[in-house]
Amino acid sequence: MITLPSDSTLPVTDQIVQAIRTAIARGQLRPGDGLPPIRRLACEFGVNLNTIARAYRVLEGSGLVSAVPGRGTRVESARDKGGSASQRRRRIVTALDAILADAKLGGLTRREAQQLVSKRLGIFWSAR
Amino acid sequence: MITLPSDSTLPVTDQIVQAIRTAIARGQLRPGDGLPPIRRLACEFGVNLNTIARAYRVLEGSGLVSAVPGRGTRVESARDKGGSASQRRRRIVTALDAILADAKLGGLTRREAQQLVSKRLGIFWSAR
DNA sequence: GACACTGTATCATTCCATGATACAAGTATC
DNA sequence: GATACTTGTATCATGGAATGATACAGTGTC
Repeated sequence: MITLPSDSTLPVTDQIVQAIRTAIARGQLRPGDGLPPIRRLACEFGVNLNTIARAYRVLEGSGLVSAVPGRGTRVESARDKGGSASQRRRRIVTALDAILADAKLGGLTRREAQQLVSKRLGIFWSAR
Repeated sequence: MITLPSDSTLPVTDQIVQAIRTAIARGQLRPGDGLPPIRRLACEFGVNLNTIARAYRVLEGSGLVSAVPGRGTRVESARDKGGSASQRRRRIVTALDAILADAKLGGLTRREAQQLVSKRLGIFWSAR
């Protein structure tokens, strides 16, 4: 269900947050769905349970999931309640520019970049 | 010329690398152009000169710039020589998915996301 | 050669990500 | 309802990475 990019340099906590955010945005995890217990994920990924717990708490801070001891953690919403719209937009633009720079410096043509982007766009805003 | 996103959580070194990569990809810095001396940038950004030096060395590792003591650092190429094409593609897809997830969870519609992306795309692959 | 500029190298320090461990809250089973 | 088991939470320790302080080395100008 949840997998991490094998070669990422990001902190594991952030990778987990990111993976779950992506799954929710894609509709692979929907409101009401339960997330795996922190100990199970910790074992699967070979990290400490705190690392998973922290990731879950970050997600909780955005209002995406809610956790309750004894019951577990489940998806609460598919809307991020953290930060203002303008903050989010700045963040998106900065990150997007970094990617496009990477693509351009890697020799991708405009058409190739466009195709790549619209393919991923279709995955997130598909009809499913 | 070079500015950093004020609210980024990334290590400063990475932010500087990113800012310069973006400037090169956009054509704001072209092969032959000189980069500011590390001490000047360090002062501007309020960080240690080592931080800038490290950023420059990362860029040098990608073949984007070349530094020589006494003379300075200048843009060498607009092609990143680091990593394989497949590695780069995986990296791009992962980062792109993170952004699109962010956008979707933020409530952007497909059309809004498309418009935002094509606007930035135009900046990098414009006619200039 | 003296000086003012450039990047480089080395070591210290600070901070953050992760881990070890104990705690608390809910659920089930008897 | 007592016990055991599951869940998330809190606290402190630790290792490593990011940054800083300082000294060094190469290049140019006079």
